[in-house]
Amino acid sequence: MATIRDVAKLAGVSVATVSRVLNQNGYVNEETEKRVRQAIKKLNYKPNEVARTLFKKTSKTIGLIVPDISNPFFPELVRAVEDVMNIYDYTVILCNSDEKNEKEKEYMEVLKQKYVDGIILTTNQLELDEVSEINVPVVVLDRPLNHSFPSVIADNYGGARLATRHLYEIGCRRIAHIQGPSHVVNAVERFNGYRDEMKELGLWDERLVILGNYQLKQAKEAVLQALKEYDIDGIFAGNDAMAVGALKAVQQLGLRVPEDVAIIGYDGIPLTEMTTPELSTISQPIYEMGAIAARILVKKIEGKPLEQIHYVLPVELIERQSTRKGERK
Amino acid sequence: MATIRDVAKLAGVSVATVSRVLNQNGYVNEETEKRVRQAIKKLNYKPNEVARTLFKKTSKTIGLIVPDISNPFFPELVRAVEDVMNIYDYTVILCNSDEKNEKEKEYMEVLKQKYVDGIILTTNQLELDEVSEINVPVVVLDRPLNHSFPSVIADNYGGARLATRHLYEIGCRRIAHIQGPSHVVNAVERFNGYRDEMKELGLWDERLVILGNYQLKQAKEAVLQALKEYDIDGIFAGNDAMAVGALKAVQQLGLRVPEDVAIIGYDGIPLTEMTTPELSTISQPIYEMGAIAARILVKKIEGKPLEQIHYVLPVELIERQSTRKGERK
DNA sequence: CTGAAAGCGCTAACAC
DNA sequence: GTGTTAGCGCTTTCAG
Repeated sequence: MATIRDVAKLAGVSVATVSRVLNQNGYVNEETEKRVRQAIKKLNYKPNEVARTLFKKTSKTIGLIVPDISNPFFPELVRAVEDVMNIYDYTVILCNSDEKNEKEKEYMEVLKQKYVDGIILTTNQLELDEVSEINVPVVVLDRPLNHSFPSVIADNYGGARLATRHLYEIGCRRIAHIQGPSHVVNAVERFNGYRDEMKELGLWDERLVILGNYQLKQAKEAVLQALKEYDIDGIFAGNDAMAVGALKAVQQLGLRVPEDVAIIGYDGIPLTEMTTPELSTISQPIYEMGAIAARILVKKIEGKPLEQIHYVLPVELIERQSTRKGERK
Repeated sequence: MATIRDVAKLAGVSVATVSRVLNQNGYVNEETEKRVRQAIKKLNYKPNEVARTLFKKTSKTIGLIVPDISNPFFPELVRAVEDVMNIYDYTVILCNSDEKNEKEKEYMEVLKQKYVDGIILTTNQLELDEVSEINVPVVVLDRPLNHSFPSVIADNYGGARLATRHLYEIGCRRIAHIQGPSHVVNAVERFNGYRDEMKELGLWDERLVILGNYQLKQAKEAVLQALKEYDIDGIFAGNDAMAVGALKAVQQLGLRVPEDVAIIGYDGIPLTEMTTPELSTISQPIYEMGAIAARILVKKIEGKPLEQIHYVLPVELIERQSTRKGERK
């Protein structure tokens, strides 16, 4: 690998001059510049980013901490972040935290030691004492975190009300909710939306709340159980995987979807189009969330002002067969 | 952020000594060491990885280039790589190439400039002239590439024969194949396996080959078309997404799976358990592939010898409802 | 056992 | 316009 000194030598100039043409800063004679460029080309010289980083304290790299990339909600989010960062010549270090505060902390530390320019974080908690130590731009993604950090989330509460209301409107009255893990903030917000809507509709009954832990299998088992114990004609699942679990449970008991039990999921991942019947869902603008978070981070890194700190993106009801009105009795 | 000089000053020793205790290299007085450790703790000193990298030319970072993380085959692979690299204290830069040679090249360049210690690559082609320029350990993953690089792939050819034979054994005789993109090596290998098996069974008919481009929707349309034109009683899809497409097409035409048409996919992604009926598939050991690739890379980085250069992992037939023998007429 | 000094490859004053 | 120099924070000879 050629260094800047090699280039300087070949071009017969000082390294400073080479640096100047490289960074287009300062004046340099046209002729000289030409010679330098030739030397660069001839040696196929590429500046050493590490040396540059050491000096400038900026690495053109960001950290992206997600709970688990193999959870089907995250790949699209990650892809969006990578796409946008790539435009701005940033590279993305991917970290899986498994929702564990400890792993998050460790990664944050490692990322800081690598001089990352910023971090995009999908987390539920961030202990306050740590926060103060963070001197790297941070953007919080997907999870509402009441901090001063910029954040990009979708309207979980509103989406949940929308889903619940939709089931009501197609005629459901005994509407169950499969709730995600209570330590995940947006699972709680979705529950809150469901509860408030149900109360407003005068349908609230806490026995209709089922725990599914965001997992297909757990949701399936829980729904199997619940269907035997209670009369249920609609299910709002806290995420799409659990909606599939519900679908399987309902079908296993020989009931029809949506005729006997209507089902709606949450997230809008591609999976919902692959089931039979296809699942209605509350679709989050996943790609957009990631893209906006990335753009905000770039602005923060570049020290530009943000027009907005907290983004709450709207969600959208996607009606598919699992809640098709005409198909209900 | 404290530097090593701060620590040295506080402990009343030279930076060399601090470096020695940090890297446990060279001898240092027990007392002195204690003082140094105290100073480190007091200042909460963490060595600057960038400076270290500049000197040692090793960054404890690797690059992972995949076609597209939002393709459901890759998240698990990526997760496996990250998990293993994390054990060895490496960090992973994720790159999406969209199967484009140009993007791959660019990323390789950027990664090298960042002094990554190695690269894991999922690609079909690698032009020879580039290869020679690469002076970073590389491991090729998921795609057979006839190069000297170590590689980890699954037995695509064998898996395809297995799938085809399975359909035959449950009674199918007009077995169609939905083929993936012809520029993706393992799609071609799967086709080859299908063709050879069909020929051996004396069932080969090139009109039974359908193009699906690895996409659900394209596969669905193509199957819809094919089912109208030809007599087909079994479908072997080149990946799971296309199997779902086939399933949808068959169901849309009012045919039953597996009674009228049996379907088997390829890959074994979680999705296959979510459809109704659940899809049979050839399951690849995805996580293991990623994990092995990562371990190999670490060995190469550490300069240790590899017991094996080219890994071809076995695949497994997963029989589910979509090819359930008892359910066929 | 420990310190001084050089240098990884680059950039940014500061002179000329 | 261009070169000289110091230094980013660390590690490693080389002396002592």
